[in-house]
Amino acid sequence: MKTELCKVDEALSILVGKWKPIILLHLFSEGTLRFSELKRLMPNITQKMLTKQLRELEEEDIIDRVVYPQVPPKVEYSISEYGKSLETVLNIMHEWGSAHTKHMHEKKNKKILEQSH
Amino acid sequence: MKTELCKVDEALSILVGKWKPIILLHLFSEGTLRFSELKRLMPNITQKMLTKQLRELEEEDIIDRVVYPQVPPKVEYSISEYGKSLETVLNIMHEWGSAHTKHMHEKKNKKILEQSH
DNA sequence: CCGTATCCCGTAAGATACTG
DNA sequence: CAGTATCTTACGGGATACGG
Repeated sequence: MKTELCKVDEALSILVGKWKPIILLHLFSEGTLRFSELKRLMPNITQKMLTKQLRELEEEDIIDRVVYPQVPPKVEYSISEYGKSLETVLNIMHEWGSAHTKHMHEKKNKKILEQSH
Repeated sequence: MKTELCKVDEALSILVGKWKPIILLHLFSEGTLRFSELKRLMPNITQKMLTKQLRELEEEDIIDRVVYPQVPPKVEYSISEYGKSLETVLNIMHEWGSAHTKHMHEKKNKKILEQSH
């Protein structure tokens, strides 16, 4: 990995966005979900944001979007074949994130312990 | 990886910041660098931003900061022992990022080719 | 049901100047 | 040399209302 050609930012740019990791996680675990189902799984997201994040993931070929031409509308989202290559990355990040949470928690406790003397 | 306990965001929060990946990359490849050396390696970063990003990485225990009490001042930065656990994550992200750049590039070419017919 | 269109706000990040 | 301090700008994200 040479500093002149750092592609970490490229991966980051796909993943950043307040709701993207959780959206991907839901799609990885559920397979296929309708817009309304995703919305229900994330009560705090607004329709605008959900639409935006999904469009951006679609733009990067990570997810597939299938529109059923009917009334009322039905739109299904799923991880694309190519998008599945992201699973390893997400897993590694999740594992490191978990370990880091633990690390910082222990550090905090140690500090409190020291102060009690 | 359960959706209720997504820690991907935790890892992301450490890495986001316009200059953090490149700073880490330099420190991983060079070992130890002074503030001014880092600045020289990243001509476009302002002193304020460099300081801020370094402080945030230090706060998360990723890097060590050593101040030599002398005039003129000398401050050295390096990846902490704990911070080395990030290398795997960065490598995976870098590899996926490279592959993704290639993927999107090929997709673009394919599109242009189709339009020429 | 699955979106857009507006308006608004907080914060990341840049420019610039100053200091022990 | 290695930082602060101050001011300004850009943009992600939220609230709300409307539309096919």
